Amino acid sequence: MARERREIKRIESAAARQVTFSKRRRGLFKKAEELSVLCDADVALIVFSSTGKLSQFASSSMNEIIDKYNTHSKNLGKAEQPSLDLNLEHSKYANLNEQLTEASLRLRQMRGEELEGLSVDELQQLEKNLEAGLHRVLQTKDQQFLEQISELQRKSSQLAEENMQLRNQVSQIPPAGKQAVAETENVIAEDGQSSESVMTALHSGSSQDNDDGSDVSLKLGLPCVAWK
Amino acid sequence: MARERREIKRIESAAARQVTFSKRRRGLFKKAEELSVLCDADVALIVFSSTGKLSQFASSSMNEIIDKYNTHSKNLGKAEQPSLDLNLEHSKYANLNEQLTEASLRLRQMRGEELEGLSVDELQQLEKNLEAGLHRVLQTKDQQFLEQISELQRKSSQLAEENMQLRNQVSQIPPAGKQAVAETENVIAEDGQSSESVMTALHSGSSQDNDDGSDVSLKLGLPCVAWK
DNA sequence: AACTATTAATAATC
DNA sequence: TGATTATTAATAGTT
Repeated sequence: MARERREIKRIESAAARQVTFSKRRRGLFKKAEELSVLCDADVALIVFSSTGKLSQFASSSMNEIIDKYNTHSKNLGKAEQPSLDLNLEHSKYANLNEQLTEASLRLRQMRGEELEGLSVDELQQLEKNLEAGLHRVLQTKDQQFLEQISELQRKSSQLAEENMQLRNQVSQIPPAGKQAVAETENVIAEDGQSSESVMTALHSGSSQDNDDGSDVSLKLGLPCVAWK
Repeated sequence: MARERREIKRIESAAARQVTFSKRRRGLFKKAEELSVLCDADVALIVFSSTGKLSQFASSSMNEIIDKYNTHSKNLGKAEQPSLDLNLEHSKYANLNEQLTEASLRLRQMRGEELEGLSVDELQQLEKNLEAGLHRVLQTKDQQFLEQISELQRKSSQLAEENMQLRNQVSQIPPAGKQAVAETENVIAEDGQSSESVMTALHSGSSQDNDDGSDVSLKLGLPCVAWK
């Protein structure tokens, strides 16, 4: 319908494309309207130019036709985009909302809030997550605790051994007179001092531990909240 | 374009109308496709015949184009419900997405991941949150540790006391063989090296520090830094 | 549907 | 863009 036949493929020249677009768009809309009038058809035509500009024609109401189209598509089991899209969007939205609510709750729980409704398993999981996040701090801290305990155990063993030794010595003492017994009682009365000596004994092995160990014990002391 | 020009008005004859509809519809769809191809336009064409039969063409996806149309319509301030709703849904959706992304990132960071981009302040805040969130867990754990330590201390004190008692008994033993004396002196010598501070600290902590406890965990954590 | 005389659309050009 | 025009494409009426 023109000086030359034009191959139906994208027009590379933006200017030529724009010109052709204007002409053909007008013709298309005219044909659309004619069809709707001549044949009593309901026609909707939506055109977006390559620049994004919208042109539209609807023999009745665009929304009405689109609704009708959606209904038709649904009934035919076709992939009706509007309704399907809306459904998808909705489910996505709902899903996102769920995820966000969940994430927010988890964050609050990681901050120690809203732990009431959690099951034991959930609490364990939460603890696990928190522990993973604070892993390095906990490792260091636990290490200190364990070292402290280990040292105390070592000293205890040492004392127990010494004690055993002394006990053997005592058992070898020839039956003593009353004086001896009295002295023994005195010793008991002086318990306060004896405990200090024990302390000293405990320390003997930890002269080096003082640098880091002393702090540890101090720190250890603080948690005593539970002791109440 | 024909033997005669046809006036553009509804064709009364159903048969003639149907024939014209078929011919013109084909032409219209062809033109629509040509426009979309030649001019890189997005075209959607929906036609309902007078008998209610649906024909459609969409250069891309019908739903996509309709969504686009709705969005456009909204932007123009038209009172189209679909597009307005869609836009609102979209912004809500985008907003939700942002929030979820944010929450997810925070959760990952609380698990110790993706900490690279955080500023010092942010890291400190994160640490603070983690510590607060793990407070109860730490308290419980610390409590157990302290109970172990306390028990060990108790036993140590008991052993030390017993030790002192035995030592006193030994000291009252009439001069025995060299072996016995030597062993005793050895024990004493070790005691001298032990430091009192550890024991004292442990002891004071068990009696006075009970009330605090909360700060303990923090203090304990600090020494870790120095170790590295 | 196919044919074809006509009209309508439009590509190239201004 | 709009107008012009040479051509092609669409299609009304007919078969």
